[in-house]
Amino acid sequence: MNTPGPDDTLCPIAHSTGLVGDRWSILIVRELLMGQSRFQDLQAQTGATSQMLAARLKRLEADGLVERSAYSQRPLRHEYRLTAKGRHLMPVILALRTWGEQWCKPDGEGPATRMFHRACETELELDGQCPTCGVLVAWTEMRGQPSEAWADERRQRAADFKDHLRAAPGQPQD
Amino acid sequence: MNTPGPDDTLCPIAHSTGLVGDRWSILIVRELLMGQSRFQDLQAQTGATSQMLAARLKRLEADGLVERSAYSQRPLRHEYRLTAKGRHLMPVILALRTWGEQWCKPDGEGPATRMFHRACETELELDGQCPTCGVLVAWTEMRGQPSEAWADERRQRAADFKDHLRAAPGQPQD
DNA sequence: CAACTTGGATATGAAATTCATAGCCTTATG
DNA sequence: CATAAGGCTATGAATTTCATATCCAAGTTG
Repeated sequence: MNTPGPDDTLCPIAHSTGLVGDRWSILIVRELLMGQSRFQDLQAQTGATSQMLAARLKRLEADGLVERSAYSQRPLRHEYRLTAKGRHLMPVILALRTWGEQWCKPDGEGPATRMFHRACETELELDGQCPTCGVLVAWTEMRGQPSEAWADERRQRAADFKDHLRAAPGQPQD
Repeated sequence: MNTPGPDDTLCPIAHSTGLVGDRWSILIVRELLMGQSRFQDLQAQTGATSQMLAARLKRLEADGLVERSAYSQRPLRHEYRLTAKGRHLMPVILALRTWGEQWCKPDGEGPATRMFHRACETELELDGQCPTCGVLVAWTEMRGQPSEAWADERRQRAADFKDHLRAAPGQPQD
């Protein structure tokens, strides 16, 4: 009776949130945009459980945001990549980044990713202004560079996840 | 063990999604940005159940996105408004709008909300470009105008919700 | 002044989602 | 043949969300 639902409405925001209106989907898209493509890497960096990840990837694929392709035929392994539709979520991710940096960080500890204007290689303001050019830069004209600290954190996460895997499957301990 | 969690990370996107990484929060923020402020209006336009709405408003208030104030002392009634922190989610909402319009709409039926450049009153492209000025316009320089169809849909939703209320509380029928 | 309405919620139990943990399958490797 | 890597699926418990009903205080009606 309720739930106007993502489809019975003209509102584009309701449509969008119907597809990516949950924490996991957003984090998965973030990872794919950062260039990760393998199941385990996505799992390690998002912190999703394997079934959450599998379910979300399936839904993202069904919704046309993600494409699955085999990167190895012999043991048949797949990788996940964003489609054009998926890549165009970049502005959403960037907006969440800006807001998170401005309003959710404990103090001024510098952005996790520094963004640069491709045209002049100037580092951009959080809001996308280029101090050199004095314009708001489109996302297609930006280049991102993770800070050392953020890269370290991600490496750490990857390592922890490998350990976590090593601990679980076989025998719990002994 | 898993869940890097919104707080144990430098990633601003994880922080953001920790606060507004769910469908209802986003739709509620959308409504507040559109100027709605009363519980029932929020409920009617988002389609959330009253407890979802109450819970989310409470959380949004605790997180500093929303402020509650009494608009009537006598029967003590409250209204909800975005704080500066909440208002600055506009770019996220606009990005979701753009993406929804470009990738989720059935066909070209015109945007639900038309956006204009305050400076020149030109209608903006979906991506925020101003055809007249040739620049990407910042959200603070925009003005939105709901289409007639979208306004109608919202009026309809409000009316349906009133009916729905009238039907439920007393006796189902007879 | 009893009955009803309005705005803003809370209570309850059922249904759906998510979680932690464990296991499966295929191929390669020792 | 035992083990490992990579990518999932199964299971049952814990948590969240839902639909529906109810509550409460203050006006309004009659």
